[in-house]
This record gives sequence, structure tokens and C-alpha cells, in this order.
Amino acid sequence: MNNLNAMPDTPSGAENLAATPAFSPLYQQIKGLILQSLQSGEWKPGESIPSEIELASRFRVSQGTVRKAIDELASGNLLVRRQGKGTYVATHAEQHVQYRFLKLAPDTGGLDSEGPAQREIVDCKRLRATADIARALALRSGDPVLQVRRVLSFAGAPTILEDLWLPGNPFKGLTAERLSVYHGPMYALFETEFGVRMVRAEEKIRAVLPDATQQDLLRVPLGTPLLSVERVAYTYNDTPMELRRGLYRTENHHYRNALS
Amino acid sequence: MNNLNAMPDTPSGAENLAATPAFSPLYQQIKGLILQSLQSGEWKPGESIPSEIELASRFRVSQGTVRKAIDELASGNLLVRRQGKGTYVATHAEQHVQYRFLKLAPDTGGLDSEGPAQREIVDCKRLRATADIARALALRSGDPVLQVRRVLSFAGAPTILEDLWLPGNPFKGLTAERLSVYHGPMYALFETEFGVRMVRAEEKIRAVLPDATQQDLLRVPLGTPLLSVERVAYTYNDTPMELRRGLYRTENHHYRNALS
DNA sequence: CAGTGGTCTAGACCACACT
DNA sequence: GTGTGGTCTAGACCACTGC
Repeated sequence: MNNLNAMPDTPSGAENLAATPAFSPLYQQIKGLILQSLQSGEWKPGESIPSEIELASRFRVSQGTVRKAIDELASGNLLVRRQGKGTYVATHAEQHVQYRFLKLAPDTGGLDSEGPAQREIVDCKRLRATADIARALALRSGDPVLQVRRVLSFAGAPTILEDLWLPGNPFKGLTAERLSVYHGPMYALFETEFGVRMVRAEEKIRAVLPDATQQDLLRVPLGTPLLSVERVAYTYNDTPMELRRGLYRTENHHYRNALS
Repeated sequence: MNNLNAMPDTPSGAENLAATPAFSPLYQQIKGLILQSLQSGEWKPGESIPSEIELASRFRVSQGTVRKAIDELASGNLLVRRQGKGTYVATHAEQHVQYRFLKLAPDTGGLDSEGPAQREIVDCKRLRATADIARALALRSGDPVLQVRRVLSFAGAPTILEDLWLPGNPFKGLTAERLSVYHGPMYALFETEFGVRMVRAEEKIRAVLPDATQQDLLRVPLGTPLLSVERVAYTYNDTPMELRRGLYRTENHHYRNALS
């Protein structure tokens, strides 16, 4: 049918070294097309996408092929299937697992035995990217970025101190006020207000000792070891959109991880 | 065809509370049958399982149904598909990612810029399970367990101190000598010598300060914060078969994790 | 070349949610 | 009942591996 695998003219540029087989199955191409519609905002977070049959006829392929494409997107947490209802664009809001990317859990009691976290914005200002911030966000040194510092508390005890950096352009208009007023996951606000959906992230974890300021903000005694969690979060197309450096108290909590 | 969904007589025991719909699709049942063959050792780690067509005729279902069952097992890292060759039972040996469950990576350089880890068995003895060890391994307090302590070094620098506990029965005959001589991942040895394949694991991570002994074994200055990684590893049927408590130095390494 | 997994199709039917 | 995703089948063909 509409196989796009026709080998394009092999460009004779010097960079073209690898003999790429350049075969991709139909369902991968469909996956790409669906992804484009997600990026372009044709279907927004929380909304339903067209039915499989509808997409099949739009793309001129069988329902099974669309199914396989959607299957992969769903297993990557980009889409959510709901039997009998439809397929929906995943969102950080209204997702009963409220903090999907936060892996800190209390040692005892259920996952939300502590109720919702209290948030306090400590600081929020615009500045110019240093070299390491720029590198993480795929910007240039000196580009405008937004820096936010906040403290999360559980059951009244300050537990997480986070610094985060956002590229200035996509987040024009984000203020401390807006962050303070908003109730719900920060990533949900990013979706609704700025059209930025975080899709995946990578974390690097270390054990560190806090400096004086950090120690003070977390109200922790001198020499208390803390978990340092550095996260880079990505939107569609693997564009980095946030750098976050967190310090977690782990006397009564732990970072949980499943291996398989 | 051979749908096993025939509702069995609902047992009228008092425990039978939930009105379980008790419907499971054919491919899930096939998945269960394949799992049984894996557990029973009919197909051993590293070996190939019968072809899809063969399994389809054995189970009297279509190839597509077998495919879906295998797909799920493969995405759970129990099986490995190799196009043109066959489907193989996953193994911790000869798996080019040598340490599949070790998430510690050097800060700079490639993943194996340091070459293989040096292993040193510090201690290995049989003893009786304490209450917490027993709970983690689904044993009773006082049951025999094997305790191993070892140090892993990268590029000559001691980096990981691990204590691990194994249920005494399945690991009868495991000695310090055997562990010292063996080159390769410990889980590979478990497979070949004891028929125990680790399938998945859960980790709880904290920041801690080492005690005097630990500090000494890792040759680390006083007050150095370390990553505490507690792991429970499971075989088929979610039976816990290992409790491991690791201390990681993170001055030049980090625990990496991908979120999605 | 034969055998394996991988893709694609078309059609039938089931389970679930809503109206 | 209608429409959605979910399961199952049967058959054709493609891509990869190794003889």
C-alpha cells in the first residue's frame, strides 16, 4: 500500500557513513504520524484520540497495524487505552498516580498515608544559563532560563528541597505567584498553561552532605546524609525541557525502584 | 477451542470475598503454560524454546496467540527473541549487558570504561535468619540462611560493599571458594549451579553514613555519605530468593534510573 | 535453500462503557 | 443497542540466519 520505504537518493555527503538498512515497518511509520499529531497539539493531554477504525481509514492501513502502533505508544506511557471508551492522551493531571516521576515513598504505611505534599516556593527568578545548565537543556550559555527553588513537606516535615531550571522561552510568563497558587503536580501546570508535556526523564542519584543553606531549608542536623537526585526531563522528540536537582531526606522515606 | 475459562464451582469458603470476574484471555493462559515450562526447567537459561509454530500446535492455538504470549514474556525480560534464529530463555550469563541489575555507572567515560569489576569475597557463612531477614525472604526466623559479604572495586578503587543473604536450602553447597573462583555475574552462577534464575528485583535507596567496619572496608574517610541500596530479588512465581544490602560510593559514580 | 521470527491483512467475535 | 478497545484466527508475504 503506502509503504514509505522507497529508498531515497542516497545523499553523497561525507557524513553518510553507516550503511543504514533504512527499513521501518508500516506500524512504525504510523507511530511516527500519531506522534506528530501529539506534538502539534491536534490531540491534547487528557483528550481522546480518534478510534482505531477511524485512524486505520485515515492512514489507509488495517486496524491491526494501527493497533500495534498504539500499543507501543501506550507502553511508553504516551497514550492510555480504556476498554469500551477509547484511547486517551496521557496526562500528569487526573492521573490517579499523582506524582508519576516522584519515586520517594514513606517507609511505613501506604503510598499516600501522608496525604498530599505541602509545597512552598522559596524562590523563582529569571537568569542566564551557566555552562552546565545550558548543556543539560540543550541551550547556549547565557540563554535566559527560569530558576525555581521549592520545598516539599510531608505530614509537616520538610523532606524535599528542589532547584529546577526551565528554558526561558517556552515558559515565558511563569511566576512564583502562579506556582504557589496552583494545586496539583507541577507537570500538570506545564501541560495546561504552556503546552509542554514531560514524557520521560533520566535521573542520576548520589549520596551527599548538604551545605549550610540546604541544611537550613530542610531543617536537618549537621552532617545528615541526603539523597541527591538530578533529573533531566524530556518532551516529545527527546527535547530536554527541565533540569531538576533534588535533595531528599531519607530517614523515614526511601527511593524505590523496580528492576526487571 | 480449549478455553479454560469454564467457571469452576465457586468455592463457598469464607475467604472467597471478591467477585472475581475470573476471565483471562487465551494468550494469558498460554503465557502461564510457557512459564511453567520455564520454572520446571524444561527449557534452561540460554537455550532456545520451540518455534512459535511448534508451540501453537502443541497448545492447539493459532500462531498469533502464541506470539502475543511470547511478546509479553519477552518484554518482561524472561525470553529473548532473535529474528531468523528463534526465541531463547533469558540468562544473566553471556548477556552483553553483564550486570543487568547493577545501575551504578561511572560519571565520565563509557559504561565499561573501567573494565570488569574486581571481586573480593570478604566473608561467607551459614547462620540462622533474624526476623527481618526471614520476612524479606519469606522464611521463618531461625531458618538456615547463607550470608555473603563482598567488595567490588573499579579500576582498583573499592566502590561497593555488599552483604547478601540467600535461603539455605536452594543454595546448599555454595562456598566462599566457589564464589571466589567464579568469574562472571553472581546471578549467572546461581543459574548454572543452583537452577535459580533471578527474574526481577525491587530496590530501596537511601543516603547513609558508614559505620567503622564499613568505612574501613571501602577505605573511605570518616563522614563520607554513601548510597544504601537494599534489594530483594525474585525468581519465577515471585518467590524472593535473595536479600542484598549494598553500600555504594558515589564520589565518581552515580545510580542511574530512567523514568517513563 | 529451509526455518525462524516479523509484518500486514481481513474478518469474526468478546468484553466493556455509555445511553 | 451502539461504539469502543480486546481477543483470536488463518493466511500471505517479508526479513534475517545459517546450512
